Amino acid sequence: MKTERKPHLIKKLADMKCQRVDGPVVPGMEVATEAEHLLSEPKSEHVSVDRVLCFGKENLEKHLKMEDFFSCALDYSWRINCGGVHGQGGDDLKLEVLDGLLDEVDEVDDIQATHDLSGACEGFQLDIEFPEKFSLSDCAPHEGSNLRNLSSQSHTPGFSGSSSSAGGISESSTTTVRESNSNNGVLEKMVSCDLHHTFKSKFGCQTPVTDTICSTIEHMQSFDESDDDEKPLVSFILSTKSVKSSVEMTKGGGALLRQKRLRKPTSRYIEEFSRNSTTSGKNKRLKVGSQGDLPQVASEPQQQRGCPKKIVPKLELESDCELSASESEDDQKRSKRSKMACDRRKHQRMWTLAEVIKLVDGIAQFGVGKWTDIKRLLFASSAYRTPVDLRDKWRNLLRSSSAHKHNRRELQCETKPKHAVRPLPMPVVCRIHELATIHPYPMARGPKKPSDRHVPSSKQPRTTEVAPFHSHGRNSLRNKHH
DNA sequence: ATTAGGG
DNA sequence: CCCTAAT
Repeated sequence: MKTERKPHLIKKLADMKCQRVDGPVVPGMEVATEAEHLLSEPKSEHVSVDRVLCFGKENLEKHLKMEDFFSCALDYSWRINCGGVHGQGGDDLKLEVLDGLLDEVDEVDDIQATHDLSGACEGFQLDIEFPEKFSLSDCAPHEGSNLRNLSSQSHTPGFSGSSSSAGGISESSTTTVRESNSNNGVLEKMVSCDLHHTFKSKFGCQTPVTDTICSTIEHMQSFDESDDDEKPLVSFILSTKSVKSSVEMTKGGGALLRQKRLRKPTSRYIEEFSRNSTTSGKNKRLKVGSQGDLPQVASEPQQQRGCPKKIVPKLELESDCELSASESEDDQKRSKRSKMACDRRKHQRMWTLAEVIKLVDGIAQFGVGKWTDIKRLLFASSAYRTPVDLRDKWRNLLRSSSAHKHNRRELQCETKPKHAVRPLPMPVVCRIHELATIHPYPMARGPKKPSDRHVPSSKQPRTTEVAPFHSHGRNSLRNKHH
């Protein structure tokens, strides 16, 4: 993997550069000033900024501040794409959240389209000025359910998946970075140029870019697990997205005017969108995949969702998209690419505690087979989470809950240092258990084997609301003999 | 169109 | 999560 990554990057970068060659490269003074400003004053002073800057400093001393700045920006991008350079849970979590948020974009599509990107861009500038207010001013057609559960949903420590996979991912990420580091001579040069140019020509607000991202992430983190409060997040997404779109525009459109660049992206965006929906009208999820286009460079060489690691965030997906985006020159190629790579896999969204609870609630109300109902009533606000997802989640919950019961006292000794795979609060687990016993869930029964010895009376007690009978006799006679 | 089950 | 088979 390592070896593959490097060439990848270089190639991409080279591509980018090529496309950009024709354009005039005018390092404006304003830019320099702003960049300097940013550097000297880590306004958002979030870890991210700090680290990024530090990272750049190490190898860029000999370069101008400008280059520093852009390199940093790139690095930052990488961080986002690669799933975090740092192995700490915090960062991972952050990234996950970011991913999730980006994911959300698809839900906001209409809105965004309606409002036009120009609006979004302005909004994103505003964000910088009033980061604390989310400045929905421009791009928030949503009723203000602003900071609703912000705090009510205590940061869930992360779910079973996140904790265990954190290590793996961070590891690979680190590797990646190190490599890019060694190649800095080349990469940096190109990157600086390209980014520099891109930003320069695209935005009048280069500085804000980084800044925005930082603050955005910051906020995202705060929102973190909030589940149906996607609305407030929208604004950030929009702002971030607008940036991305614009950048991509630069690549593809090339000769577009500066002034209209803010709006033009829309067309391309729409194009992408429509193409997508046409191609995969059936799969709503896919929409996300092709839309999520990050201007940054990615390194992950595709991992396939079947990957053992539980967390296989959209890094890949984004990288794919990015790839296709950079090659936007040949439509053929691109469409093929996007079709091929971008198409499948929906982003992996972490299940929040709230969601789990809701799910359990729903199951309690409607019964175990009624995924669509549950989805409609309890997850209406979340476009992701298809009924199937709900079912899957339930399945997992069952498994984990049974594991809880089983491991409870037995395997405590084997708890490895980072084996905190159990963020599920007791009450929830209990409920799951109840439901599990109440509802006959065929598949879970097999491997679970709690029914072997003593489970005679568990079903009968509360069959009132759970509607134990389904049209499909799947439950009762589930013999798997194809 | 939904659901179950497997990967 | 994604895909396929069965309803």
